[in-house]
Amino acid sequence: MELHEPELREVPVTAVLAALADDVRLQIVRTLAEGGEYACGTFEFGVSKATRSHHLKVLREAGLTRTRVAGTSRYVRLRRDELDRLYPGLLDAVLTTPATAPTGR
Amino acid sequence: MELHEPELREVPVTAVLAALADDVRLQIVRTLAEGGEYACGTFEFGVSKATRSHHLKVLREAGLTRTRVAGTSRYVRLRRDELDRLYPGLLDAVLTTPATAPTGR
DNA sequence: GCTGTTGTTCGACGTTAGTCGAACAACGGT
DNA sequence: ACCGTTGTTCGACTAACGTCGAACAACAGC
Repeated sequence: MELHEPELREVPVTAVLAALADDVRLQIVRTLAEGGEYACGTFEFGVSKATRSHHLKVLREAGLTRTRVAGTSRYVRLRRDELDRLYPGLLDAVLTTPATAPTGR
Repeated sequence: MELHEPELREVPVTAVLAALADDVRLQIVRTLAEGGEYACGTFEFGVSKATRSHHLKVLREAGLTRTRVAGTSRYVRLRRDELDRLYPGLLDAVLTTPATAPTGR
């Protein structure tokens, strides 16, 4: 099974931004930003596993994450270094923001 | 006519990112980033004026722009200082990227 | 070989977003 | 007063997105 993981510079900025412009995905990214690898099942943000799988796919195809297959599990990690190199400040800017949307919206 | 211009910190990050995650709006922001004010009509990016008006509204309501009414015209400018203060590196990261999407997509 | 676990894929559904033309509103000139 | 200019608003349409349950695939353990 070929994990489709594009080069970050091949991905349109708008796709990167769109990938980050979702609450569930942002929570995933926040978790990943703590460092290390996480199995997909780790992310329990009140969505079904189908939805979770979908979001992880969006992140992966936007060049934000790297996935390692091991047995029946898949371990995901943030491509932080590449991200910081190509878009310095982007991740930090997004991550240093209140976890929940400021206004309840 | 009340221009609805929210405080930047009242706007969810996801809304800011979503506002930037569109080609037309990104082109507008790129233009605005050159500094100064621009009348709405300045932005000719191959969309109708209805669509242009829509995009400017999205940018304004995401807290990205400030609009000054003068006669029949409206002058738009980037809220760069506030943006840089709340999301340091965000704008730079987004703007220092090739104008057109890397892959033709 | 079953069975359970872990994820992905496949419709399907409702919602939102981008787009347009047409109608409207506000202002400036003459 | 009448135009023309400049923008906004109003449906309407289509495409894309987030969501889910159900079916499927791959592996691990017994």
